[in-house]
Amino acid sequence: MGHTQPHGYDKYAYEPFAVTVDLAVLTIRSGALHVLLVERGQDPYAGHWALPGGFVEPSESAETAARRELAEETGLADVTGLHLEQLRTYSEPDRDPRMRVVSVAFTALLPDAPEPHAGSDAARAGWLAYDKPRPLAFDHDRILADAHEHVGTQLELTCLATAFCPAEFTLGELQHVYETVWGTALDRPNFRRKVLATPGFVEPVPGAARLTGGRGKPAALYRAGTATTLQPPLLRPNPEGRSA
Amino acid sequence: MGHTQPHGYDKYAYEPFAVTVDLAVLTIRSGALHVLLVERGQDPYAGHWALPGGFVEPSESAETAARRELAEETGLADVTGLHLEQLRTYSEPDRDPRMRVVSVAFTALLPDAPEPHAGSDAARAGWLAYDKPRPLAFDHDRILADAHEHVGTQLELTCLATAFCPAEFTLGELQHVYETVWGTALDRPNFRRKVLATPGFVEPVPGAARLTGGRGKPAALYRAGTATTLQPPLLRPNPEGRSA
DNA sequence: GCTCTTTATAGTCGCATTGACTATTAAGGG
DNA sequence: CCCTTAATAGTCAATGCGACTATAAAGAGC
Repeated sequence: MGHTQPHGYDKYAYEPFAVTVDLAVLTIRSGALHVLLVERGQDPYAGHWALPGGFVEPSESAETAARRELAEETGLADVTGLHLEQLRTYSEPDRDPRMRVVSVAFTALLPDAPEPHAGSDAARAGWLAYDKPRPLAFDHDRILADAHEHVGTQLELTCLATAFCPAEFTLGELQHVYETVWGTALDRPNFRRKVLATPGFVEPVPGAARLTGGRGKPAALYRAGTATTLQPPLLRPNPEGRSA
Repeated sequence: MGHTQPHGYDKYAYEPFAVTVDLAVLTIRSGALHVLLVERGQDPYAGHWALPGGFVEPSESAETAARRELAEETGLADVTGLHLEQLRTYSEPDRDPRMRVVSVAFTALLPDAPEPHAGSDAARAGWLAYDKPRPLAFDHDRILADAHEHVGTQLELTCLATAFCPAEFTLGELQHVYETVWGTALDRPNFRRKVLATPGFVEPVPGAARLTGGRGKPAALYRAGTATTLQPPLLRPNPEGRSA
């Protein structure tokens, strides 16, 4: 990898780029937002935490590559309820010191958090608390911040919150998703009212109730409904800087 | 990593891609939504209309390339009030029959519509009514539809509508932006009330009024304010399929 | 047993937003 | 001088939602 000039490769009249995917995989563990990170085994940024990701292969779309990389690099294959969504593309010329890399970033939400095992390029892989592990390699701090903001906005507008929950969940657990991602407390009766008043957001599991860890009145169980958008939206209480 | 690459180009351990930008440039002309299109001069899709765009150069980010291509290919350089925003990236392996091309798509909104003049690759360039010119080349029909939906959603959530308007505009013109993009009629007094009740959306131009083409009571003029988000949002009356 | 704590669930009250209206004002056209 | 057209002002009821209070059902501790 010494030279910087292409030689004998004039099939294309354009400059070739490396195209990669980066994944901001979020979940809620022990009541806090966690992100899936891998420890880089080689330079640059050896020893730093980074978002999982890798090169897109010739026959793949970026979406396909994202699923493959997630499986390869962390062993999270065929996770039920994985919600994968394109975030945006990062293409600043100097974002990778080695070469020109354009990266398509994705957000992924997981209901539960099986412990990942490090794959090919990664020294380690694991769930880290969202606030902890900075700075990340490359521009991954920014990507992760963008992903967090995007998920926060999506919670306002869509039924995405169920993607953080297992197949059956209580309304308290659903509320905890909002509180964890937004970092604010919500009024429980009002949250209930809003969720139940939105057709297709959740549907009750007949006759089922769960003891929520022990204490307190057992909560009714719900499943994710068929609706995808929240109309009207469920706006977060603190209306400051949101996406454009 | 797969190595199907031809002749002596092993500088990279990955497959090189062409990276392009595609622009969905929208404006309102004669009261209807128009899109900036170029007629392709060469195969594939010679003679078809396509979104303007082109290859990202080695020293550019996709955003920079988008602005350059817009200027080069259509002569729309330094347009005042151009709002450029990344939409998403299209990376299906077969989206360009010639080769592997990953394209970062942008939406751009223009207040007025200077007539473009065709540039390098384009046989012609011009504003075409949004509904008319299908099918477009490549997967540009889908990109354009995604852009339209995205702009519609942004109108609900942000102050983006002013990007379609000249520096000074009437509330009737602003309302027309919403009606044109959404394809629905809005109640005029209610629209006024909502816009004026949102701090920073518009600010009045003191003592100015415009005869709106002649007939009717002269309308007060407004300028775009400093706010970027609409809180609470301005939801479109027909709540069906929206973005995820 | 009993109370205390915890959590879920039910319901109330008032304000703010919004949809559907009606009314008035100010221009141009015949 | 009345028409039409468009902007602006205002009314009224339904709904949504924030801030509450109240009740129900579980375990913990004694």
